[in-house]
Amino acid sequence: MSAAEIKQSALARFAQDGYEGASLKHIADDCGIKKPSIYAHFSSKEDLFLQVLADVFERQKQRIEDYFEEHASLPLEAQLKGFVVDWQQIYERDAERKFFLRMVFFPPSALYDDVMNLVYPFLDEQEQKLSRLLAAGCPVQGRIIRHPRQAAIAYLTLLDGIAVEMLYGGEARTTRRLEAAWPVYWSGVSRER
Amino acid sequence: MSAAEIKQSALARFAQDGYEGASLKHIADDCGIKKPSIYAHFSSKEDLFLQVLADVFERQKQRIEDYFEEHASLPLEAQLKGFVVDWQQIYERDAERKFFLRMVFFPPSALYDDVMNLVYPFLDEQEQKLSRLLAAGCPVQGRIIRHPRQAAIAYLTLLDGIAVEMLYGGEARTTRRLEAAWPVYWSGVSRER
DNA sequence: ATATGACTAACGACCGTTAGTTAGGAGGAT
DNA sequence: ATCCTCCTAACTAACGGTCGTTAGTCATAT
Repeated sequence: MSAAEIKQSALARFAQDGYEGASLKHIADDCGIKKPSIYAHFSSKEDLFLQVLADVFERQKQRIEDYFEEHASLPLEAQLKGFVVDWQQIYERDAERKFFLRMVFFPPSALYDDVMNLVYPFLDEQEQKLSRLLAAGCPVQGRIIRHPRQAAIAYLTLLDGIAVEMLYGGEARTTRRLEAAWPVYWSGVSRER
Repeated sequence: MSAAEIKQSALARFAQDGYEGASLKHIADDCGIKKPSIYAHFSSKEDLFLQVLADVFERQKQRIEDYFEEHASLPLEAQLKGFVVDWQQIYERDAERKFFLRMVFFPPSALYDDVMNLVYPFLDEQEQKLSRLLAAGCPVQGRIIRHPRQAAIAYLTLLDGIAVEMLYGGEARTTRRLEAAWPVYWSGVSRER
C-alpha cells in the first residue's frame, strides 16, 4: 500500500462526503487497510486532506495548461468551447473535479484559510491567462467585440454555470446546457451571429 | 424558545458547516439552549434538517414568484437583470441562499434522495416559468432571437455562474462578474448590440 | 540488524439520542 | 381566588457509538 493509493481513496471520499463527512475508517476500508495504518503515511486527517488538495490543484493547473497548448492551432471559438466539452467529459469519470469544485465552493470551515490560499491565486491566474488568450487571438480587427477582460470574466461565468450543472444534472443535462448557452455566449462576445 | 428560532440557528449552521459539519451542540449554543432541548421540538437531527430544507425551498419559490409579479411591468431586460441584482443583494445578508445553494450542489449523501426530490421539481418549474416569460414577453416580432427555451437555459446558466461567485467571491467580485457577463448574455439572445 | 508498514488495542472527545426530572403556565373545578 | 391537573419546554445525566489519534507489536524486506 502506497501513500498515493490512500490519497486516491481519500480524494473520492472527500469529493463524495466532504471533509467532515468523510471518515478515516471509510477511506481505509476503501483501500483495504485498517484505519491506524493511514498514520504510517500521513500525520493527521488534516495532513492527508491538505496533501490531496495540493495535488488536485497542481494537476488541475497542469491539465488546463496542457489543453490550451495542445489545441493552440485551433480557431479561438473551437479552443474555448472544446475546453468546456473536454472538462465535462473528464468530469464524468473523475472524482477529482467534484473534489475540486466542492472545495472551491464549500471549503471545510476549519481549514478555510488553507483552502482559499490555493483557490484565489488559481482563479486569478486563470482569469489572466484567459484574458491574454482572448486578447492575443483577436488583434485589432479581430472577431471579439468585447474587452478581453470582460470576455474572460463572462467565459468563466459560463464555465461555472456549466460546472454547477455537472454537479447534479448528469451528462445529458450538462450537454443540453452547454449547447444552449455556448451560442449565446459566443454571439455575445463576437461579431458572428 | 420556539421551534422557529431553532430552525433559524440550524439554518445558519447548516449553511456554514454543512449537514455533517454542523453539530446539535453548536446549534443549541447559538440559540442559548442545551442540546437535548432540541428534541422537545424535533424528533431527530434529520427531522430538523428536513424541516429547514422544506421551509427554505418554500420561501425561495415564493420570493421568486413575488419578484416577477412585482416587476411585471418592467421591460424584459430590466426584469431579468434586476432579478440577478435582487438575488445578490438579498444573499449578502442572508444565510438562506448559502444554505440553498449548498444543498442543491452538495446534498448530504445520507439524505441525497430527500434533497433531490425537492431540487429537481424546483429547477424544472423555474425553467418552465422562465421559458414562458421569455416567450410571452417577446411575441412574433420580439427582440429575442433565440428559442425561448434556449434563452431560459442560458439565463439559468448565467444565474448559476453568478451564484458561484457569490459563494466565495464576495460582493465586489460578484458585481464585477454580473456587469461583465450580463451584456454578453443580453446581446447574445436579443437583437440589440 | 534495521526500517518499513501493516496490525490490535485502547484512549479521550464528541456525536446523536434517550431517560428522568423540574419549573412554569393554562384551564377547569371547587 | 385558590387548588389541582396537565402540558410544555427546559434541564442534568448518561447511553452507545464513532471520531481522530496514539502506543505497542509483529512480519517482511532491505
